[in-house]
Amino acid sequence: MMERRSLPGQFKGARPLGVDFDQLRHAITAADYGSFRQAAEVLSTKQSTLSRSIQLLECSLGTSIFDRSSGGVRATPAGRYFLRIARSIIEQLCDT
Amino acid sequence: MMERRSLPGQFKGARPLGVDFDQLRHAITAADYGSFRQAAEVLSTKQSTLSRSIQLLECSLGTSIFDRSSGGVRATPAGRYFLRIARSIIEQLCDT
DNA sequence: GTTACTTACGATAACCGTAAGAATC
DNA sequence: GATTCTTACGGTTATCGTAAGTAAC
Repeated sequence: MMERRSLPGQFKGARPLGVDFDQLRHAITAADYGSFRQAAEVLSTKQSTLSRSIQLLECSLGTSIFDRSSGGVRATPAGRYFLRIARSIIEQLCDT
Repeated sequence: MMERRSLPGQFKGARPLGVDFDQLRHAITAADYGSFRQAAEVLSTKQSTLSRSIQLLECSLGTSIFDRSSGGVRATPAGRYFLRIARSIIEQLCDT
């Protein structure tokens, strides 16, 4: 399975301001399903929205979280580290 | 020192969609300084922005976080509970 | 008067969905 | 062909700053 891109185009549009909880939820669900398309469906949003959301997140973090392939996505090592933290944060938020 | 409102007007504008990290930072800083004005200054934003931000946060949570007075603000009991979680979340995010 | 928080309004900027693009199989 | 993720465009929506409002002192 060959990778298509390492860093998705450095993001051409407006610069993001900060990480938000939706981005965390998007990344977590994408990791769980190994697919942006399925994650978008589960979260009742659009594939394009989720793709952009994660792209902005990666831009904010300065590292890529997923490796993309035509079969879906897989977390990078840095991504797996980040996802652990993200899950913990979302869990705390939900207990509020 | 008399309180002015218990719940700030239930928020008249658009309903918020979710909590975000800026709201957490705003609340934490406001609690640290006991003042929206000082917190806004420290965070390089406007008092009105911070006031609205926290108002939306309280609306999302369904409870008030601060008691307002003409001398500044003070966390409610529910606010203190929430702030503990918020600090923990921000701390984790910053270690990323 | 001063100082604190809030609210209304308007301009700017971000967001999201549609639809087309690109890459892999 | 099919599937995946990405990108451009446009309309809607949210955000933020200025300035005025309200309350307490």
